[in-house]
Amino acid sequence: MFSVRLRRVGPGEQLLPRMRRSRRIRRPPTPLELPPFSGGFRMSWLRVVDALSPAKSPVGTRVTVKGWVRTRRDSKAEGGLSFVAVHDGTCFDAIQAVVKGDIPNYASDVTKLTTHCSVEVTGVIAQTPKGGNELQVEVATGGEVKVIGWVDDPDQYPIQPKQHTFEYLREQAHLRVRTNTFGAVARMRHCLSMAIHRFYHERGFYYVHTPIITGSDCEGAGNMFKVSTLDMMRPLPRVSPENESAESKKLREEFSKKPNMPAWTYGQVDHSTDFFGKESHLTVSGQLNVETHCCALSRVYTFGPTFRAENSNTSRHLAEFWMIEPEIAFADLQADSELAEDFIKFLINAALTERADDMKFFDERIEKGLLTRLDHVLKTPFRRLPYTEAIKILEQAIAKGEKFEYPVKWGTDLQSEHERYLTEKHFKQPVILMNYPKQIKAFYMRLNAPGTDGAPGDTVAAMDVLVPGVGEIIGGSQREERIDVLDARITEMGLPIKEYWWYRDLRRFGTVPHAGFGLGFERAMMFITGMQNVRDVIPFPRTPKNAEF
RNA sequence: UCCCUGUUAGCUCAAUGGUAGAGCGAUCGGCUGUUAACCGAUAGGUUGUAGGUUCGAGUCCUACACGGGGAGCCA
Repeated sequence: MFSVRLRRVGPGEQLLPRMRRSRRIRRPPTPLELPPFSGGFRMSWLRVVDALSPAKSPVGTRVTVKGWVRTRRDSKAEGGLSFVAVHDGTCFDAIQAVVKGDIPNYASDVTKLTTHCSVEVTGVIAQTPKGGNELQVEVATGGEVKVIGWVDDPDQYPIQPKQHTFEYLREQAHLRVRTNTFGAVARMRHCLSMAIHRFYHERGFYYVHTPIITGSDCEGAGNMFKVSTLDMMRPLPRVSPENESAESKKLREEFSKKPNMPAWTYGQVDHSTDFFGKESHLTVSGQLNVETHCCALSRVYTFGPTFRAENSNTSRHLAEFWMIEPEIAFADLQADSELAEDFIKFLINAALTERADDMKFFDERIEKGLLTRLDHVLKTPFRRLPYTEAIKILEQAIAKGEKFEYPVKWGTDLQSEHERYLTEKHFKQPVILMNYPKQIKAFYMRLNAPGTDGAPGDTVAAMDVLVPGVGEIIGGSQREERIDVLDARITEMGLPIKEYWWYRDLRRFGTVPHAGFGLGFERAMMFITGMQNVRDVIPFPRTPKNAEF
């Protein structure tokens, strides 16, 4: 564990390794294991996660940790001592600092510490008297507790050392990450994000950055947020040519020349004067764009924010959420569903192996039996089921006395209650529903051969992955690669075919069967952590009437 | 957007139309190698906002705002 520091070499300067400054009997462990090409960035103190690791910090090691106070308990024994739990977010646990009363600032500082004061603690790693391998840091003569930042008024600090409701903490979104639950959620978001990139990278997928601003209104998934630099707030003449006076025409033309002024034609904003020269929106999906790269790079994926302007108030919907959209060339729906299943299982495995501490907490405090449930999901193949079969199962359930609010009928979309019945009651495992009636699905989904699954009507190669507790977590399909069939679908659905010129080009020039899906990242978070509300698995949730923070 | 439901101390919740309370947290003190610590005391309130009914409204009525659950839409 010989540690050197490489510096940038100036003119005439020699590159020399510099010895660590500290030469104690027991050398402190390397604070961070740094990869090659590391430069000046180095931290001289230890992360709590390393201080708690017997391998990195054996008993007797002198360490410095920096973090925030979670709790403080005092004792009068041995002439006074305090137990200060210090956490720095690097792992679920805090390390307990046992501070003896003989350090100089004990009475003045240590006994006044309250929740979330920031501190720098230097002491010696020791075993706790009770817990088996549990480590703590003992601060006695020679050790130090330096207060970096006080909590001015502990009574005013919104995060008290007690249970808070998630609803309350949502209003304190800037502070809630300091709690056990939201710290764990934040680490899980990171863990799963990295796992997503690793999963695709290892399988030869290329990461594509699809645009966030889109000029096409043809992505076909819900209401969109408008992007504009025009100042819609100022009063403007709204006229149509028939009744426009010479005076108002002049006024309108003058207005149009001012910066950020919307011009109006026929009572509507003329977007040719807008920043992009046309009406533009925030993306609702990267799929159409990522298909272009799929049809050149074979295996691609996007992972980015997505925006839906639905007035949707449920525990599973956000106006701004993150979505992963892989797209594979030369693939059909079966391959697509296998990718989806592998992907979800990979994420579960990553969570269980990389964040065992946080997952243990979710299992104990958020959803009892979470680990058992996920283990079951890992070990069981997903149930694949044609839509037509699902309808039959639901009809049989009704015949047996199951009560649904909405009727079950081939050709209509399944309601939430139907999906929940299938995945939570009937199969009790993730279910992949495939081959939906074409009239309830998007134009780009591939038309199946007549009579597929014995369906009474036309179906498309679409799939939804349903999981217990969350519902639809993935929506995907094989894409229509036949230009004539695609054109017919676009026309049939009354969509503006001209707008799809570049999408259609993919079918005109060397078309290939291809398929893909979209996984809602926050829904995956809910599924894997057991958190009940999508607003609690994203740092700053954006929902109707709420864009605070 | 629709249906249901809620809004009282810093937080979580009580309070027949008749004097606004508890637990936790905070502060102070006591006890203790503590760890959801424990014991005692103290402070803390224009009952979401605006109207209305009533001798009297936290409580009943209306509107609005915001939160939660469900539905639709979807990931």
